[in-house]
Order: sequence, then C-alpha cells, then structure tokens
Amino acid sequence: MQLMSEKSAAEGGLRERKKRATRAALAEAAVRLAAEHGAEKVTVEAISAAAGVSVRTFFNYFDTRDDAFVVIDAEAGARMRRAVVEAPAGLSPLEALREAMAAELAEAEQQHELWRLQAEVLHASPHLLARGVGAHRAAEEDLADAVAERLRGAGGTGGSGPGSEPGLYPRLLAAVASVAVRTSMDHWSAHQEEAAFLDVFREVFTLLAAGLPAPSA
Amino acid sequence: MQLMSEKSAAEGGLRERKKRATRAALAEAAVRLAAEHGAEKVTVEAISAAAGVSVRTFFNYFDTRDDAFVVIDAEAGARMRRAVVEAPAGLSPLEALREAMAAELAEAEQQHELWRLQAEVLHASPHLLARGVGAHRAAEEDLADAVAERLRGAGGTGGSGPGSEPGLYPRLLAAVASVAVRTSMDHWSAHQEEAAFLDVFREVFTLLAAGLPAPSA
DNA sequence: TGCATCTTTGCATACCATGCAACTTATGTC
DNA sequence: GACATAAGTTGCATGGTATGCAAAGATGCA
Repeated sequence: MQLMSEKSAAEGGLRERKKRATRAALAEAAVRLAAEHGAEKVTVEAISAAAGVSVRTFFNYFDTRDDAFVVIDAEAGARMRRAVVEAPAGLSPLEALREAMAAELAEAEQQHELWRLQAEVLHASPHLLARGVGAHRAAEEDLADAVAERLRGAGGTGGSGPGSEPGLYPRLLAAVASVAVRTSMDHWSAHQEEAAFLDVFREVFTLLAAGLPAPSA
Repeated sequence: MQLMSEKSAAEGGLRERKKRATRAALAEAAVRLAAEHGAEKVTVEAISAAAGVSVRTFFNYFDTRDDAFVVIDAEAGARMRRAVVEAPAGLSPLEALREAMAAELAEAEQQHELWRLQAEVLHASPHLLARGVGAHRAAEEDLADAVAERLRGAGGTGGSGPGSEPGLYPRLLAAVASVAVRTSMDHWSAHQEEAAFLDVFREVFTLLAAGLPAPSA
C-alpha cells in the first residue's frame, strides 16, 4: 500500500500513462473522424487504425462504439461527486451541481478544438447526445448519491439511507442537471458564434432555478 | 385530399390495422420476454418468433432492437404535440406539458400489466431508460416545436408549422419534461407499493415548478 | 377478375461485441 | 541485469445487429 494519490495527468507508472494515452487517442480519433465523415460512417476499425491499435483493443477500452464519441474523460464523474459533496454550505443543491459541472466543463473546454468538434458531432447525431457527458448512467447515479450525501450532511433529510437508493429529489436533480448539460451543448453547437458555451450553461440553470416560467417578453 | 381523420385505434383499412397489430405484437413480445429473461438476453429472433413474423420484418418496424422495449405507442408524440398547442391559455408552458404527458401516461397505464412490466424492464436496464418514453429523440423535438408554437401562438399567428429551430427555452422545457417522465418511472418502479405512478409524476413537476429548492425538512 | 401498390420475407453482406488463448510488455525482486 | 509475475495487446472464432435487394404474398380498387 503506497500513499500515492494519482489524480490527473502524468501520474502513475508507464503502464498507467500508456493506458491513458491510448484511451485519449481512441477518443480523439473517434471525434475527429466523426466530425469529418459523420458518426454513422465511422467504423471501429477506422478508429482503431487511426489510434494505432487493434480492433480488439478498442473494445478493451469502450463497451460500445458510441462510447468513444461521448466519453472524453472517464474520471469526471468521481471529481464531480467530490465537488458536490464539498461545495460551500451556502449553495443550494442545484447551485452545487451547477458549479461542479461548470468546473468540469470549463476544463474540457480548454481543449477548445476537440470540444467544439465533439459538440458538432453530438449535434449532428442526436442519439449520441442521449448519452452525452453526464448522461452516462453511472455518472448520473453518482451525482444522485452525491446530492443525497450533501443533503444528509447539511442536516436535511432528502435522501434515504446511507448506502441505499437515493430518493426522488436527488435522482431528479441529477437527471435534470445532466439534461441541462446536453441541452446546453445542443443549443450552443447550433449557435456557436452568438454566445460562449458556459454562458448558455448558466442561463439554463437560471431558468431551472426560476421554475421554468414562461418567458415574459 | 380526402377528409379522413384516421386518428386512433380501429381506423383505416385492413392494411393499417394489420400494421398496427404487428407493431403492437412486437412491442408486447419484446417487453414480456425482457421482463422474464432480462432485456440483454432477448434476441431479435426471439421477439420476432413470439410475434409471428420474420426477423427482417422486425427491422421494418424498429430501427433498433432496443426501440422495441421503449416505443409502445408510435403516435403518442403527435398527440402530445396537439395537446400542448391546444391546451387552455391559462396554463404555463410547463403545466401544458405536464397535462399533455399526464393524459398520455394515464392512457398507457390502462394496460396496467404491460405498463408495469415495462417499468420493471427499464428499471433493470438503465441504458434503456435513457431512451425512455419521451426520450425518443423525435418526440422530444416535436415537443420543443410544440412549446415554441404555443409561445408564438399566444398572439394567434396561424399557418407556420414547426418553424425553424426552437430556441433554448422550448428545447430545455421539452428535455426536462422528458427526463421527468423517466425519473418518475424509475423512482416508481422501485417503490411500486408506496405511491401511484401519476402521483409521483405530478410531484416531480411540482418540484420543477418550484425551481428545485432544497427540501426544507 | 385483374392490375397497381404495399408488405413480408429470404438471402447476402457488413459491422458490432465478447470469450478465449497466445503473445508481448511493464513491474518488482533477487 | 535476469527472473517470475501481473497486466495489456492481439488474432481468431462466434453470434447478434442492421441494411439493401429482389422475389413472393396481401391488399385496395376499378
């Protein structure tokens, strides 16, 4: 048992780094090829070839061909979970989720070109959007748990037992937050010139916090 | 131009009725088999055999194997669209959506056993939930259009069908509503004894309309 | 009845996805 | 540095998913 913390980029031994590199290469190849030829026309074989590995290896990294277009960072879920639990006490659950996701998305947006390409790909192939970012089911469950844990910690009783199923409220919150991400991406990719992505994202949360009233003007 | 209205069940010629019957048989077979053996273990061949058609015919009705578990009524989207547009003027967009969906869901719930089975299947195979009911992308687009039209139509502008792209608000509303359905189903299928489905559904919309505040106590 | 149209079906083909066994590459120890 | 072990990669075999095409079977209508 070593006390390493291997969080982000260049941590771990050669093995770990190679794995990360391979995964990233596959994901990037998938997005680039999809942006160029359309997601439907991109075969696993093409992705694997572009990343320099065998087809079989592709499936060691992704359960499904479509996952390669969607999952850019596999550890984002865990980070968001922590961010939600540890967010300042003054924030509402919705705000805590917003900030956790905004931080994550801001980081993803650093790789500007790739991010933009991915948004285009997802916009062009809506069924991929359904899996988008937080939609990855595991991440959503994680978020629901995180919300439940946060509520327990604050003294309120919104969740149920410690390890058991999260209640209706945390579940709904996680689902809504994840749908907020994909709606933002979808809308933004259709209006990339007009507004920055994170602004769209925050506007969505503003609408949600206001209870989705009819736009007055 | 004939003035037929062929809306619901027994309308149309023999051809239409047979097609509806085949589709329904396939969907029902899919759900029953999935409830019994688990969705992953059910092959298209088995579904087709149970419905008494060839495998090739299955794919004439559904684009994807998974669609058979999810799409119970193909015309629900169109009906909801109309319901949203024609809802009483006093209702907010969110309320209009809630009522349109509630009506649709109430009808689906008539076929009690099948509905319950489907909820179980979707709960057991979360990735199917991602496509759940309204998640079928076309339906969501339809809903977004309907909301947009409703907002425009408040002034009585006729003619224009589904205009250009719906804005951020209609899109978000449709996405949230569809996620509300699947969250309700998911939660309900885990607590079937405690509450009626439609009550869970309405509670979800209450939370949404309130802006998802932290549960006070 | 007979023709036009739509639907179903089998066949061929290509891609997706998984299990298994052989092979190659890192890691830690002596 | 060499060795044993664990981990990752690869090819192969297999079975399920999905689409195009053309022939055969129903249906609608005159």
